This record gives sequence, structure tokens and C-alpha cells, in this order.
Amino acid sequence: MATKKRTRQQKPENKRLDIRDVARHAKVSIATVSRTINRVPSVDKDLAKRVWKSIAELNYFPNTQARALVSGRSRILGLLISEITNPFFPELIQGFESIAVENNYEILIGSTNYDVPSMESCIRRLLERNVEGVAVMTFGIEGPLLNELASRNIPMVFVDEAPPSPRVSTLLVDYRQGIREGVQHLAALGHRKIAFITGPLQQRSCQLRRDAFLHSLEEIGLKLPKEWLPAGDHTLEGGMRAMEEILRLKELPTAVMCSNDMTAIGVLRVLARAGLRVPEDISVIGFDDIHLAEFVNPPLTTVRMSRADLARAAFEALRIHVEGTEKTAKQIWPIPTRLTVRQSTGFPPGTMPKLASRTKA
Amino acid sequence: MATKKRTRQQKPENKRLDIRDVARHAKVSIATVSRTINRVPSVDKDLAKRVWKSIAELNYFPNTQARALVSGRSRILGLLISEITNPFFPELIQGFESIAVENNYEILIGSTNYDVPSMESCIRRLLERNVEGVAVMTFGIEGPLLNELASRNIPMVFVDEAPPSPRVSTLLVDYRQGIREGVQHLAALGHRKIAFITGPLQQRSCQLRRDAFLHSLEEIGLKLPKEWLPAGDHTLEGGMRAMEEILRLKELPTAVMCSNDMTAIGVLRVLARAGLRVPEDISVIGFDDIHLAEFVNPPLTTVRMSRADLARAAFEALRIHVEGTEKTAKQIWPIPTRLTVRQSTGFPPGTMPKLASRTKA
DNA sequence: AAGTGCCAGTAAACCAATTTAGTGAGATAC
DNA sequence: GTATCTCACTAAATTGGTTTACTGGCACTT
Repeated sequence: MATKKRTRQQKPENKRLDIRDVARHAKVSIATVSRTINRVPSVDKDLAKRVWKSIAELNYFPNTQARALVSGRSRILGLLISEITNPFFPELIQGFESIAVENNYEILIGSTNYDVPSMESCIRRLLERNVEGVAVMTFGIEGPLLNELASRNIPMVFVDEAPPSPRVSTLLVDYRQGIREGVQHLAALGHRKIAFITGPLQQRSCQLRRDAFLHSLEEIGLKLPKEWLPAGDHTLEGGMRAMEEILRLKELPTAVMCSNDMTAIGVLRVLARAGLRVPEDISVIGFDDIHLAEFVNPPLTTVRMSRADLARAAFEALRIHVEGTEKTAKQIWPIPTRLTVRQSTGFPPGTMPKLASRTKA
Repeated sequence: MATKKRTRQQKPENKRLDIRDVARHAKVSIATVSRTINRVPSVDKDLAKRVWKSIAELNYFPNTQARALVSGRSRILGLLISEITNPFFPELIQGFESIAVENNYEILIGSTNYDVPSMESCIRRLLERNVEGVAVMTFGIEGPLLNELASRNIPMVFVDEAPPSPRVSTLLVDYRQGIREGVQHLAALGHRKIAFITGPLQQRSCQLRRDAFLHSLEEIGLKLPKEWLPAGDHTLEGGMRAMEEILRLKELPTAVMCSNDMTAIGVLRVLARAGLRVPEDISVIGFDDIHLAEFVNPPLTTVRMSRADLARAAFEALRIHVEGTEKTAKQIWPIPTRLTVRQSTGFPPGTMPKLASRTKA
């Protein structure tokens, strides 16, 4: 008998602090504590003060699980990325996390590792944890599980991809601006032979970068042999392979633009091995402006896309649907890009014969 | 009347799938569904089959929050790191996450950003989400909130630091082995003047690396002027500053070892700027063997500490306390380190006069 | 044929919060 | 002086699972 009623009588010492402990301590009801915590305005000022004092004294904080269960809000957002070891993503995560945490959300990171099964398992994990929204920062809308996210009406945000349902937003990046600046920068230096190493073209973002490049080239009346448009895969190794491919060609470009910085760093590496100097023999431009770009040799001229902006836009796009009244609309943001000139770009070889001559060491 | 009982009668269409939906569908009791899901062995085989079939057909999965609430187990582990943009950590996260996910845990990442207030706020977040264990991969045991973790008896694991309570394990890294290999590698090449750039010495790990270096130097009878032991902070910029400091000295070392790879990459950068060639003019060794080490110019000779091993050890150390019967013991693992020789180390200048001569371009 | 296990099923307690319906006290209206 | 209206408070239902105590049916003992 006594043991049966134990739960309400005496605390099994190691128990977590309860909302009813606070209520008891502040000598008010449980509901009043709840209302105080949730800042319902009707609570009497003096009572609220007493409650806050008790909360502070007991060092209490509410149980997130219980809260999530009853309110139906997990306060968790999912963040789907390609691969955490690609330096672009940690910078993105940092931005997304800080703004999420500021707003009392926790984030769950899923790395799709560029393959569909891992992506499916990521999405399942997110579903099981009842995420309130998902920022998809990796490619691939395919897959039945993603449909499940949509069918559960979970808000999502994609980059550059078209939303397949309501409560799904798209973030548009203005690749044109930055890439045009890059091409014009090269052209102004005197370059006429410019190659471009693409990313994995399944990704819409990579198509858009390539198209922006081709468009900018056309604008200034330059043509591009199709051998000068090799495909990388946004990894360092892929950049190395693509550049090796270019080096095997009869006619070399005097400048190479890359779909991202990791590719460009791979390019730098291959050029250094081949004994070609950057920028004296060949100029290189990256894309993203990852932290590392400033520290490679030579420091990389690159198109900057602010990860902080991207993260913030992604969060706000989600918030509109998660918290707001906006239940059906889909929103679009334009993320700007700008060229950052460092030391991997210079005059093409031959134009300043006294200072730079093509020498293979 | 009718509306009052609605909840149990008809579903408000958009409601989440319930365990009782499954029970109804499989024509068994709720308890049986629960037992089946949790693989209680006493469940009748045919019944279990029916339940699994229903689960699959309805595409049901249990509500994690409700489960966590009643079972008292959140299946969330905390991972405290210094800074996600330091490439060491993404690699660590990758390892820790993959093993955690394999075991049905989710991880919550907290970046302490090298300052105590952020660390406190991270710990508070972890507490609020009811983490079952925390892997502390950054320095600083101080702070009342960390005591709170300990006082709540939440299992933790530290690297190189002494546990302040039971249910707290320590991971020991065998710095000696790898660093000795590095020093002996340099000595074998002919180096006698070796500098060492430390990390932030508040961290026990950094002290240990430094001590391992000093010990190895002593072993082979070399002395070190104290100007050759400048402090970095494990960032690239810190490495640059420390190397600039060394370059201002009257007598230069012929080799520099670094407390981590980011420091070494900063060193390479400063040396390149100063017109010193690596390894012809000066040899450089890093520590960690981050992915990037292979791709800098020249590829970095470095001491490898497997992030995967570290992550696995951390997870297992936590698991013992979280799941196991081991309620009070503290465990210790030895994580091995080995030298990886690449191209940033070579003979000291002057020893092979025909091939390498000290030239400042 | 009665007694004893052994399982599966039922119903209810429980976890820690939110939220709704209902209550009671004080203020205002008539 | 009583009726009515606020408004803040309390009590209880609810969320979706797990778990326990209890019940009932079937098989095996003796």
C-alpha cells in the first residue's frame, strides 16, 4: 500500500525536478507555473515574480520531451548536407546553428554522402525525431521518403531547386553577378582563353553556375571549346582530375574558373606539381570563398557566397512556415555573390614578358 | 457531448499515426504492439508477424518524444567541440555520428568557440534536451554547469583530462609514439635544430603534445632554446603568428614541429611568403593528419591520430555507462598515433649543397 | 478432474508538460 | 443588497508511448 503511493509522497531522491516541485515551492498551481514560463500575459505580476524566484532557486528547467509531446512542437530543425568534411558545410552549419539556437531550436544534421540510401536514412531519422522543418542543402529531391516529408506537410527549404509542394521554399542564389565579375576580371587582365570546371551536374546549383559562366563569356563575345568544360565533382580530388584532363589538351587555357573552391584547390595542387606558376602561367578562380581560400598558395581569387546569409535565409524561410501564419505560400530570396580578388589571378603569360616568362622548372 | 469524445472516436484527419492505430489494424492490443516493437521475446511469432505487417502497411514509427518521456531515455548524446570550422572536428563528428546513428542515437553538437560563456550555453542546451551522455572534445572542465552534468550523473568522456566524478571516462592518447617518430625522423635526416609550436596550453592535450616533444628531444640528447617553443592556438592564423615570431630570431631552426595541422599549414604559408622553400630550407611536421594535410603545398608530413578511432573510443566509453551495468567505473583507452611521412620534411639545408642551396627569391 | 504454469490481452498508471473547462473572489451594475 | 461580469486560479484531460497488475484461456501434472 505504502509503496504503491510512493510516487506522489516521497521523491526517489535522484528524480528530475518537476514543474510541480516548482509549483509547490512557489505555492501556486502547476498551471500558473506553466503560464508564467510561457509568458502568458494574464498571470499576476507578484505571482509570476514568486514563480521565477522559485525556478531560479531550484534551478529548474522544463522537460523538453514532455513539452514537445504535448505541444506537438519538437523545436528541432533538420539540416541535410552533402558531407561534413567538405569545408563549405561546417561554415554553413555554423551559421544555421547559431541562428537556430538563438531562436531556441536545436538542429539535427544529416549527411547524405552523395548517395540516395544514406539520404533516405537521414530523412527517416529526421522524421522519427519529429523535425519541424528541413533545410535541404544537398542535391536530390527524389525518393519516397522525401515525399513523406512533403506529405506530412513539413516545411522545407531547397537551394536552387523547384519546390514540389506547398510549405516548401526555394532559395535562389544570384550566381550571375559574381561569376560575371570573375569573367570580366579575367577579361580585363587580358585573358581570352578561359576554361571552367563544373561541379556534379545532377545538382541544379552546378548547372546554374556553369550557365552563368557560359552566359558571361558570351556577353563579352568569347567562345569556348567544349574540352574546356570538364566536369569535377566539387571535391579536391575531382578538381585534380579535371585539371589533369585539361593539361593533356593541345591548347591550354590561360585561366580556369571552378564551380567551387575545393575544385580550385585541387587545380592549384595539380598546377604546382606540373611546375606551372599561378598566376604567372595560369590564373585560377574559385567559387564559395571558403575560409581556406585565403590561405592556400597563392591565396585564391574566388566568388564569395556568404554562408551566413545563406544559413540565415534558409532559417527565415523555414520559420515563416513553422511559426508563422504563412501556411501555403512559397518564398524566394536572392542570395548575392561577389568576386573577391586575391593572388591567383594575373595577366596571361606573354603579355608582360619582362616580368613573367613561361618556364617549366 | 459528441465533440467531447471526438478524440477517441474519429481522427482529426491530419493526426500522426498512433500505436493504437497499429493495434487496431493488426487486431491486437496496444501492449502487444509495444512489446513487438521492443522485441520482447515472449510475443507470439504469428502475432508479431501480423504487427510488423501492419506497421509496414501503415508506415508507422513510434513517437520519439513520447518514448523518451516515459522511458526516461532520450537517445541523444552531446558532442562538445571547440569550433566546427576547424577541419579536425568535422572529421571527428563524422566518425562519432556514424557510430551513434548505427546504435540509434542522435547527436547534439555544441561548439564552445573557445570561450566559457558559449560553453555554458552549450551545456545548458544539452541538459534541456536530456542528453544521456556527453563527449567533451574541447578543453575546460571548469564552470558550474559542467558540475551540474556531473551531479545529474550524466556519463561523460574527456580527452586527456582527469575525470572529476564517477561515470566519467578519460580517453588517453599516446602522443609519445607518434611525436617520437617525428623527432627521430627529423634527427635521422640530420636535423639538430628543431622548434615546436604549441597549442593553447590551457588544454591538457596541448601540454601533453609539448611534453612528448620535449621528452623525445631529450631522448636523443638535443637541447632547445626556449625561443623555439612559441605558442600557437591551433588555428591557422595562430600558426602564422608563431612562425613569424620564429623568423624574427637570430638563429633559425632547420625544422618546425607543430601541435596540430592547422598550425603547420599556417607555418607553410608564412614560409612561402618569406621565400623559404619547404623542405629544402626548412622542414615542417604537423599533428592530426587532417584530410587537408595531404593536399597543401608541399604535402604535409604529420603525426596521424585517427579521428575514427577517437570517435569510436569516445562512443564506447559513453555506452558502457549509458547502457551497461558499469555504473561507477572509469575506463581508459589508449589511442595510438603514428608518423605519416610526406614531402614537407627533408635534409637540413647545407647537408646536400649540390641539390639545395639557401636562396631567398 | 482439479491444480498449476505460462502467455497474451486488458485496463490503468505513469512520464512532464500544456491547455481547457470550471471555480471562486472581488469589482461593478442596478 | 443581490446579480453579473471579470479574471486569475485550480483541477483535470490530454499527448503517445511503456509498463505493471490483473484476468482469462489453454496445456500439462498428478
